[in-house]
Amino acid sequence: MENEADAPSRAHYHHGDLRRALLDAALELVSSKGAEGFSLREAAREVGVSPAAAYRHFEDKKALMSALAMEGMGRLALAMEKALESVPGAPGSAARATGRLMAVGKAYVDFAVQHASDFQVMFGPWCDHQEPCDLPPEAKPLGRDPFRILVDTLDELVSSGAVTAEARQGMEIAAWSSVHGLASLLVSDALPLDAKEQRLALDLVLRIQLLGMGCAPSLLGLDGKRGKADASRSATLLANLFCKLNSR
Amino acid sequence: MENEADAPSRAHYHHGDLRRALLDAALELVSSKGAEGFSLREAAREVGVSPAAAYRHFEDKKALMSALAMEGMGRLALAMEKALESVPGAPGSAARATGRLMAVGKAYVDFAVQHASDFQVMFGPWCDHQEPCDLPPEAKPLGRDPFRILVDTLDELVSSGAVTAEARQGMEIAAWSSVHGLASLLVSDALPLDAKEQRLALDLVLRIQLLGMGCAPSLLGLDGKRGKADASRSATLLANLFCKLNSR
DNA sequence: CCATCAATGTGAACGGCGCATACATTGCAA
DNA sequence: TTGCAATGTATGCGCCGTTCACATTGATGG
Repeated sequence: MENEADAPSRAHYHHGDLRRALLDAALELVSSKGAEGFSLREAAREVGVSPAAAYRHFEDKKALMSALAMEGMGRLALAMEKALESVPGAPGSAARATGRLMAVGKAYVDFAVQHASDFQVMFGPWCDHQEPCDLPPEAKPLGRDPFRILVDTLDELVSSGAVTAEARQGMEIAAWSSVHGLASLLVSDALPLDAKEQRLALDLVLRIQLLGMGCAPSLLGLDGKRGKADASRSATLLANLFCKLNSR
Repeated sequence: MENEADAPSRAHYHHGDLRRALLDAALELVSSKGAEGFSLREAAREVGVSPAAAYRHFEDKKALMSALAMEGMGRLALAMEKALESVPGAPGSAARATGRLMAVGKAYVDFAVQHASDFQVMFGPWCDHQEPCDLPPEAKPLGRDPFRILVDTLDELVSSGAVTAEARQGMEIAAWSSVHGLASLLVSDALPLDAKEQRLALDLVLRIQLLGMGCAPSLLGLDGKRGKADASRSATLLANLFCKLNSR
């Protein structure tokens, strides 16, 4: 169904790259039917191979899920790198550095929401976070995993002068927690926000983070009229939340 | 194995409260073997009843998990209420209000770490977060779910004067995200911290949060010598993290 | 050029699972 | 007492993960 002439073998036995095909099928199945409902047999069926064949390439189901999770981490890293690239501003400027932190945060949350099942696999009881993640080819040359990207982006805040080196200490944990928490709550539907509300919530979370790091409010557009506008948008967000909370 | 004389029936048929017994067995099994490995049949076996009997009390496995999740939410609410009670300070004072926010945050993270599997069930693909949660008897009179407790605790910050009403807007989302994010990362072992590091990380996250809300640094013990001590502790935390990051 | 062999896929089987259906037992209420 | 709704049992279906013996293949070396 995939390769008929280019693979070394032409018909049945000796699939070109069964491992890859299984991972692709698994990705699609997990995306469409959720992580819980995924079955190794169904992935094998999809690829057109017997269930036992999968065991020539993965020790067990958990190993397949783990490989899937590592590739997910790689795709997340790529999404973050791409988001970083497209941030405007003078290199080395404080405005650009804060913009880049906002961008990686947005990329993280967007990835979680758009690939919710992948995200659950990546942070579920499968993935072993001690192993290196599996970067896609486009992200290979840079060789940064998501956490490394966050660390580097925080360092830029210091070198650009947006925050002091002292205030930066430990911020990988605080920033990661905030953004990961928002992403998790959205994915688990504990915080049922629509796309617009998600954007506002992320803005809020990241601004709190930067303010807490001692970043100048003027860098975040929080003085004058912009500040007032933000406050009223937050109020709208809150009103919606309370409505949902009380209606249950 | 549980009731032999006090239940209305004495021997086999008509278990006293099978629903309760199944939920208790499920809680224990999920705690000991993880949420993924849990099976309805095993819970029935544990209680000493046929597998099909469970379907007289739960529509399907998902319904049982959902009930378990709701009870977990109730236990979390109780833990937060208890943590709130034991915070000292003059009622209405800003110091007490900030202490109470720190306390609920600590209770949240501690619950997640100590009942990791429950926590996964509560925020996994089971629990329907639109339904009211199932409070244990001790928490019934107050009738507050975890989110409500957070909202009320944030309101205390305003009424005590620790933060302005304007700065408070939307903070339920930001505060919940931070704390939930830290809890999730710890539970999924993406952030492998020991107990002491967890405490420091939580302090950091909550302080950032309060600072971002415009809370006076003096309220958080961040001026003078205390500030320096915190900075050096954070540095230790960071050094450990980088060690772990680089060793892989 | 062909024998050999490691790699890779197949088929059948095992026990466990979620769930449905038909049936048995019980307590209660008319 | 009798009938009935509630509650538990027995059995069976199809799917699952996993294993093991066996089949097929492409590459290697005599």
